[in-house]
Amino acid sequence: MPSSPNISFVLHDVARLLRKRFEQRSRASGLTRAQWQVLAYLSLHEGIHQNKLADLIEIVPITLARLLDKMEARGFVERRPDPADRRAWLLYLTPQAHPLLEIMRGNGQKTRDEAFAGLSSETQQHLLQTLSLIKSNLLAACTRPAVDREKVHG
Amino acid sequence: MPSSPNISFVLHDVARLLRKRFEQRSRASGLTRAQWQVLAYLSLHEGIHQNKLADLIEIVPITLARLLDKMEARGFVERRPDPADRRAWLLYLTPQAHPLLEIMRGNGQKTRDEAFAGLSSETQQHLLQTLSLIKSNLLAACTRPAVDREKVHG
DNA sequence: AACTTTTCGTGAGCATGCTTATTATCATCA
DNA sequence: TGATGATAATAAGCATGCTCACGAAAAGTT
Repeated sequence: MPSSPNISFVLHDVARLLRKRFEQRSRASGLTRAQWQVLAYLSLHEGIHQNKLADLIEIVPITLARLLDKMEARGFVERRPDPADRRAWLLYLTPQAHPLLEIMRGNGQKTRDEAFAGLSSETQQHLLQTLSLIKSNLLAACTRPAVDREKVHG
Repeated sequence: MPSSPNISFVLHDVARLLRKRFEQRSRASGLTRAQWQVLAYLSLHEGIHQNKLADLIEIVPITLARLLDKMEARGFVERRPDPADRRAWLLYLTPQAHPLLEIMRGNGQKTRDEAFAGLSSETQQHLLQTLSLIKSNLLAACTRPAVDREKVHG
């Protein structure tokens, strides 16, 4: 399996390298990739609840809660009590976060430019379509039980 | 950035979902994805040093060392002293590991079948080529310094 | 109104990746 | 041979993902 150039393996490699390159660029600004991601989504949904934001980012709420702890301590986000629900917080960016967003978008663009150099726009379009189809295949698959019983028993 | 169907984001999603589906299948057998990966690579390179195996898997040696600790404790791999180098170990699978390899290969195949359902073999070929090109772009990029100074200062 | 169920946020603890530092050993070279 | 530098494995500690569990509050039901 590792010997043949398996699509799944190359896919993982590409995802990992994209992350790595993005982190190389972002290190100078002192935020991690996960924290950037929170800022990016939050900038589009200020006033959101933690659970909803976690859903958008597709991480579990506790993971987001701990990211927010750090980012709040560093003054990039703000948790305000929800007047309509005493269990919940409303999330906002602080003013200090905005310049970082610009830097982040630039880093993302530069990373993509490097990654997709030499690919025609048709190829990029086709890639996006193919990946989207695979994603929906997998989303459907993940809701089905993973029955391995035939294999395990014999 | 998160709002538009950005190729990078979809790519991450697909990689994550492939992992997730594979882990759903593998849970029954009690090994994690990372441990499966070690078994798979090791099965092709028995007698290898830890550093070399870590290179193949593309993880840092300490990460592999801790995976091996667990797998050795569970009786799936064996560390034998290298007679030629008292610092090093030679890694071997135990007999109990072999049936797991078969199950793992089956799980991988089933996961890929689900993921790539509805894709023609030309499309799959094309996808593999495109991803390989992106990977080599990124490998090259990662060796270059990530100069963000223009952006940061101006 | 009282009971049950659901939801929001979080604590505890594990897995796996990383960086940095340490120890033991090997390899090289003067 | 003896000093110096490289290399194998590991330790310590952080980041980020997860599951499971729990308390507080809201929402739904009877």
